[in-house]
Amino acid sequence: MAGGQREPGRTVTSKVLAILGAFDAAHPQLTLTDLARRSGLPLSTAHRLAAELERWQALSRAPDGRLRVGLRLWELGQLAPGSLRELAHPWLQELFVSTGENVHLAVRDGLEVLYVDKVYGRRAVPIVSRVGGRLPMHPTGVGKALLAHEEDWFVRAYLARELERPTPRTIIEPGRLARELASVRAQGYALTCEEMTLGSCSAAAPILVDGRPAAALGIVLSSRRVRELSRLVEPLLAAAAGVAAACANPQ
Amino acid sequence: MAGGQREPGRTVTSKVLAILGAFDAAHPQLTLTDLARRSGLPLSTAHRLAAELERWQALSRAPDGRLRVGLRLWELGQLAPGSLRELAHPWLQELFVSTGENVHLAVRDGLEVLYVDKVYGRRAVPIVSRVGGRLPMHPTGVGKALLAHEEDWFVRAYLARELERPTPRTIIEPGRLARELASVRAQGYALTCEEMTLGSCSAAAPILVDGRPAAALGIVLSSRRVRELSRLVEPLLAAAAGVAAACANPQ
DNA sequence: GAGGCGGCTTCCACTGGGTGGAAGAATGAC
DNA sequence: GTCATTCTTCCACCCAGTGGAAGCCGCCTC
Repeated sequence: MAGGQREPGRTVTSKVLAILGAFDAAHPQLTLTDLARRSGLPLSTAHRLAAELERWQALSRAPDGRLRVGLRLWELGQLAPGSLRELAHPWLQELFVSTGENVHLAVRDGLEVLYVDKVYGRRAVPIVSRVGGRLPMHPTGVGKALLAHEEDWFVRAYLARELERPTPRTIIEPGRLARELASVRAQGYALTCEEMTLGSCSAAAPILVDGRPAAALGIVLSSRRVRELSRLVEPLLAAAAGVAAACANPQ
Repeated sequence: MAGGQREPGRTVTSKVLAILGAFDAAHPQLTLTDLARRSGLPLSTAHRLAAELERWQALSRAPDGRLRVGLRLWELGQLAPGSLRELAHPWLQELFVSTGENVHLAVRDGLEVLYVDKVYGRRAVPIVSRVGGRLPMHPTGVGKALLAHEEDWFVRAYLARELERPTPRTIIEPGRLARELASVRAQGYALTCEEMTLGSCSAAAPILVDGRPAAALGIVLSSRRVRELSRLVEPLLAAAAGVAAACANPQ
């Protein structure tokens, strides 16, 4: 009656991970049926595994009964390597206080930037990044700051692909982008204007530890205020240097 | 040769979760042997499962080869219900800017407070809380603010247990603690002085949504500066009210 | 209120992924 | 060199996992 039609070669662990992987920024909560479809598991299997995950609070239920990531996983996530974030936070804070603008910290992961911290005030601003979110490198300030200090082979590999173009102002021509990166490296910071989102522009500086780009610090504002960007470069560079120094010294 | 001595009645999922659960604030990185011992699994089983988790980046390796929670789990954790944190963050920010002190946000989970956000500057201060960390309720400002607005049966149950006493100044006598909670409820905020950590004192206000304590906002300073606490109560209450209003309005 | 529909829960006989002791490899301390 | 500790690999047995099917529940439509 049952059990015969199993998919061979698939571990239970991979199914558990498929369930967890079904959640992402665009799908933070799912019905059981969606969860089964997105994870590629039969409904009854998804049901059984999700129930056990829910019992452990790895998953929890939204008020409407849909499943979402549970508090326990959030807690666990806080144990992930975060020393950079902790060291950098006071500097983000200081930069925010002295400029009043949105400030964020990102690292490279694969071919994308991953935002690891963000400081923002009540002055509402269009959201361009989300802590835990990912964006491609070439249209973002932090991405360009990081890419400009990566090794040649990496940059070549990055440029060799077809690049996304989220707005008409995104630079995707390999030659032009390479020249842009050269100037970012020369001047020590990157500027963008509506390359990721229409309506916002940014400045970003890499945090270099032993010559390697460990992270990047970025500041974002409405593109109506582009002219103010240049005024923000100096405090931005100072904060980036502060974080770099904090990283170099163990204490 | 093998396989016969399995422990029956234990699911694979429970073993995967036991591996994840082996990590906590006191043990953020573990050798494989430690991991096996803490999760109660045979070494070879821990090895096999940990390897699969590592492949998915649910776990990663510290430079010294020990295992720790991976970036992917951190990312997942960011998808956990966090609207409260996001709504509240600008207010934490504002409170930090106007006072320059350490500010944090906590919710109740079970019989403990769970710290969900924290804003701090460069002025180094003794760490009393950690985002993702837990502390008992009765010795902390945020804990008392939350407990004071819980229902009677809950408070009675809380007080009925033997209470931890992290410092000699911690209040653990049920009668005295109950009176303390009554006054916290009456005045709308809680104060502590060296009840959790010698050397620090705090003020905290509950964030009441529909009369239920949804979270608490706390501010911590060195106990040499206790006298300044009273000056901070007003901005603290204003920020708490701001968060409460933001929670009440969907937008 | 009958009928249909979509999503959730339970059931159960078959079977291959999980198992863990043991042996072997790698590393480090003395 | 020896000894101790930790990590990795191996493999034959067998039970936890499996998933199709049937049943259930709430909701909408006619």
